[in-house]
Amino acid sequence: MDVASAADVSKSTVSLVLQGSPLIREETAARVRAAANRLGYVYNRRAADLRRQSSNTIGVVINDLMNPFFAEVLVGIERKLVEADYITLMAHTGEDLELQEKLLRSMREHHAAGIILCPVFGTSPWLLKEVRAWGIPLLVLVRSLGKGTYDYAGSDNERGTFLATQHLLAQGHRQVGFLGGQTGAVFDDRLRGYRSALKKRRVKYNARLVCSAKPDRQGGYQALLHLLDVQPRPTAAVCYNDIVALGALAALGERGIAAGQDFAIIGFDGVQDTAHSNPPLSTVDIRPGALGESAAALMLKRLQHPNSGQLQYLAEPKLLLRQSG
Amino acid sequence: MDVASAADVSKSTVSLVLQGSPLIREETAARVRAAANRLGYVYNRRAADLRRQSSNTIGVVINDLMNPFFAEVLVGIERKLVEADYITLMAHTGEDLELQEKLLRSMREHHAAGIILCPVFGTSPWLLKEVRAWGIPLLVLVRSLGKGTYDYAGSDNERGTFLATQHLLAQGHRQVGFLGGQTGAVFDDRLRGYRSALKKRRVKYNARLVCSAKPDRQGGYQALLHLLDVQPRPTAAVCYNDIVALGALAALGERGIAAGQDFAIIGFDGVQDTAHSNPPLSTVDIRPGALGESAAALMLKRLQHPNSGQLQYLAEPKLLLRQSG
DNA sequence: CTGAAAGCGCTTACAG
DNA sequence: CTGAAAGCGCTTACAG
Repeated sequence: MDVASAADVSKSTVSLVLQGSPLIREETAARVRAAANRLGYVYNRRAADLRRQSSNTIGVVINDLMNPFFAEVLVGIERKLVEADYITLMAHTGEDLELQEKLLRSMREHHAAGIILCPVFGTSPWLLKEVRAWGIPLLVLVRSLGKGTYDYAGSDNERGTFLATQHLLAQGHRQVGFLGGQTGAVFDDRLRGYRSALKKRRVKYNARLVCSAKPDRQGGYQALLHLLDVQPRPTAAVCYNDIVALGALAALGERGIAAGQDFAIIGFDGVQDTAHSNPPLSTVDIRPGALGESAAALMLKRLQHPNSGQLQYLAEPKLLLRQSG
Repeated sequence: MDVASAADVSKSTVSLVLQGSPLIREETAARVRAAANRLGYVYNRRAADLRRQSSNTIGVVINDLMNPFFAEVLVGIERKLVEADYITLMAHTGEDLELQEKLLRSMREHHAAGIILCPVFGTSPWLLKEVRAWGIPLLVLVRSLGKGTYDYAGSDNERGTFLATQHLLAQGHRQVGFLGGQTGAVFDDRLRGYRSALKKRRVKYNARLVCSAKPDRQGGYQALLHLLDVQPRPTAAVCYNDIVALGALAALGERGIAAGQDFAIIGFDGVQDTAHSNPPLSTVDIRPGALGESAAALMLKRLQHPNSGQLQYLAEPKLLLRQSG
């Protein structure tokens, strides 16, 4: 540390000054700070972290950033983390199981203080156990996996689709489809919400009305086309998520069907794009940005209290009605 | 290093084995590896980096992840980086100048080996100089700033809007608007392309036809509404980027104007969303994912050759015609 | 082919 | 109030 000799003190003193310790006389501190500035000293956080066995890096592993929902969640996480003087080690799995493992291991080597993970479809709960065995706090995002007791941030999926379906039913629709998604707890829960709304209104569940598809625009597009072939022809659909709904809107447009008038569509997530789609999309809003911030907040809390019980955030879904339904 | 004693060798030997050095006899190496496995040894990359003064972390600073263009670019960058065994330190500025400075400094403290930056509007070229003075390689993404000689990855903006405008003109449109964007080199270049296509066809440039607005869906929506008030009424518009175009589509829908038939719209970027918008959007495709990968590749190259001349990637724009124009 | 020693840039008891 | 020393987990000359 050149600063030490320049200020004519020991390394220890410099370190103490930089940490703002009150132990050092103000005069000395000032001299040190001046020297540090003059020499363009830059703090080496890695060395410090190594010595004190700490880290202010959080790993965030996302499966699909192409989905604006996750982009908004990520932004929320990152914002909160930066606020707390943490920094984000970000990685994208693209639904690739092997890659996910590699990425997780890499984050470990890099000494992430914690990991926020939205697991790839088909992730073994065993993997989560392993990560925790590493001794690094894990928060599962959105896609809950088995009934582990890990920290979790997501939304009340069943309630969300329940609200959407209920609304459609109240509008008088009787042939209501369910579009997109294919597997995983999120899908199961959202489908369950749909079914329970049906049941409550005593509308019979019809499996042909649920059109499974990849949870993206393309999937939504195709799913809606399928749905249109069902007889009697459905008049509404609730969607697995917003991008599926957006894809469905495209399909309706192509068929010359006016969304909102001739056919009602409701999405799920409350992604910003929905405010200015054609037409503006009704959706179940779970506030993706806030979800991200909450996830980060939970992780921060966990870091503070490594041994407290399971932490959880469940976004309360709100029906956001616009043109499409 | 417990592994050393467990395998009954010195730390040096362990280190060498882990690096796959051929110096160590296979028998010894095997013993060391076995011990490492047994003890669940995990390599401490930070310690290694500290010692050898290296880093395999790249900082990526993005201004607006809400724009799917940047999400796709980021995914491209990250993929390429991971492939090369680097890891991504990601940060989001949200167009906040102060935050951008803080983030950059933070990446420095964390010893990023390089920084890929899409600068906030209004960033002083001086900031870029400073980062380079830090001795950390900088690659500017998309938004070129002044005529510094920094490494750069972006697209040929002027040519892109030229192609789009030319196409619209060839279709017979004479009142062609330019929608969205408000400042910066990207805006200037794209507007210039528009103007030069006009000029080539000897169509008079009309300032009332360029409707500046924030480069997002909302901005596009409003810009199109403005454009519709111009007399004689325009019949087409080229947009600053895809999300502006998507917003414009929403406005057209609201007014009951059929995009592609009654009014032509062309976007810019080639974001995936455009394939399934309502209607599918014609756009100037600059392949965001490939752009991201190229940016990362350039950074990797720079790290290899710190002193080679300026590195640059300029995406070749391709007109991608779909329903909307 | 392997080990002992020094050192990366910090922090933190421990003395004084 | 300040300094000397040890140590975080590695790597890398340097010996042998």
